[in-house]
Amino acid sequence: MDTATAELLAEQSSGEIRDPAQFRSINGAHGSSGQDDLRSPEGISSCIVCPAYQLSLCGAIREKFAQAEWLPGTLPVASTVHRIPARHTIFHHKEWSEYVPFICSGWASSSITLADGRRQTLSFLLGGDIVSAACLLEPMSGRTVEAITEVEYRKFKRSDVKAVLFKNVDLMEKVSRIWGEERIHFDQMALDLGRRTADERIARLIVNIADRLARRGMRHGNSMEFPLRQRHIADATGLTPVHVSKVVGEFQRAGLFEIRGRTLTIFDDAELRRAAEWR
Amino acid sequence: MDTATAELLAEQSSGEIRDPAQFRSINGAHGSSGQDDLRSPEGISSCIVCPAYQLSLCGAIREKFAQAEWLPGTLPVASTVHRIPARHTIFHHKEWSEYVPFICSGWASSSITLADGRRQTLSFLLGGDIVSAACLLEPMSGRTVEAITEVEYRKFKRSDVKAVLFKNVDLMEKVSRIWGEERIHFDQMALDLGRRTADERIARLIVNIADRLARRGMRHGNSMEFPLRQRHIADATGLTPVHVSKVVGEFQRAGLFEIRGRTLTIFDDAELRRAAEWR
DNA sequence: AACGCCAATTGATCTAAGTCAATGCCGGTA
DNA sequence: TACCGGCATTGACTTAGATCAATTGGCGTT
Repeated sequence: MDTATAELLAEQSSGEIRDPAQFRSINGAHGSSGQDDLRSPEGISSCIVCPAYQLSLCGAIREKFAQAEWLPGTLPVASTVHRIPARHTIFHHKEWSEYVPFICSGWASSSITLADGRRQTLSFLLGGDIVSAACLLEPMSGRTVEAITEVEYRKFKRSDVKAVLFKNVDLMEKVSRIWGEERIHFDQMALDLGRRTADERIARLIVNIADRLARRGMRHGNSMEFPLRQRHIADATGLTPVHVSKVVGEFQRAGLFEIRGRTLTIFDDAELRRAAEWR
Repeated sequence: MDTATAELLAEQSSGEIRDPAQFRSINGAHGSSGQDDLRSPEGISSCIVCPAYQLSLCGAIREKFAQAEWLPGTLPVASTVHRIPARHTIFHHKEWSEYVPFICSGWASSSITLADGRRQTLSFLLGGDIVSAACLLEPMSGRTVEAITEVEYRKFKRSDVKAVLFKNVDLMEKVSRIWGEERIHFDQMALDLGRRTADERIARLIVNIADRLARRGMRHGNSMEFPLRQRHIADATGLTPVHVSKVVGEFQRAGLFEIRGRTLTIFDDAELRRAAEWR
């Protein structure tokens, strides 16, 4: 075990969560080489696993980086996969102003928090996701991105991303599509938080996640990975953990699904979707 | 009075609100003329009044339309100012897929509604506003834009807007800035709806609107136009009108502000902002 | 195996906001 | 001037969800 990992584990088991200045890279910045490493074993390793490589911008942008004669340094930075342990914060404030993270694998959450601790989670991020289409072009502050499980991510320099997007209309089209979906998602979230009952919100959260996992081929029959603790659900739905517990308990007793350990199994998909739409 | 107006008024007084297929144009589609009418009296008339002409995209895009050799018809469409009476819906579903509205003057709201009538207002639109930066590039459905007061707006063909934006990086930069602000606004809204008390939400709504009006020079000392009925506030804050009434009443009795008719007067700005931040 | 630490569960209250209903108010119309 | 229809106000009561607190359960550590 290398020292950096040891430190992280020590930090983790101490129970205190803070921004780790250290993160460990899978294939560290290997400098120079004008060659893209898309085809090198390390470079592609996690992309093979990345269930969203096709839908994601990540690959497309990296290909453009590779094709064009580009600023030195751009490619190595984009090629490096960073790894951050569960429960740690991804990205410092300073990095946010210059870099954009792309999630490669794992589960993360993006939230904002009030001084008194009230917190609202805005979205859960899975492999292939970006925090927001907006932050590709504009630095976003005041947002916290936390790793729920161990997370792999790349970071791209925003100025380079912008240059690529402005030069490639097709990519920009893709971004606007993502942007539109994001907007729809947010409209729905406002409706959820403002007007839907606790039962609806929770059912909808589960359905949404199940669908996203399905789209990525990460759903195996009725079962799927589900590392969210009840406080994650509470933060996303604007409820308290104890109320989440009560509602989830009822759903489970009604035979809609079961959360056991870190896996979710859906038994009655139709009824769950009905609960998600109404009452 | 022309027949279209008569019809609209009849509809209005009937109390029933539906999409009026008719809208009356200030300077109807005057066809042909390859000349921009930016400087013609009708064309500019409402822009002189438009308090957000500088900040808005509307003028910038119309200038580009005027400069470039463009699709015939683009300019006249963009030059026409449509007028819609209070309480009517702006835009039909079909139009949404092809056109984008730019608000010139008046107050409008953008909302989504559930089949059972639960409704969430996503934003209030003032002169110079667009419904969402996203809908410049992607058609947005499921959204309702309603005129609260009489509203003047232009409509631009989305395909033309996209072409202009993709050709002019500076405009695209402007769009991304608007987009970033929109994102911040939405994050805050989620936090409001998910985690803030009724008092906070209402105080914040008032502060936000006061600030937006101030930025447009539409605030006269402590007083400003405020055409929102309590159900507008309720729909935006996720509350019921009666609870809005109670909270607003308390705020008024506490001497923070007063809503009388269609004007809002702020007496204790500092205290109001304190209420907006906390409790 | 025993311990300790969280996270989840459950039940007993509490409270912010919703619902219902009666009344008052104001602006538009006859 | 009187009437009318929304809208706002106010009070009585209900309820969804929060808060508090005690208990249980799981899991990693010693």
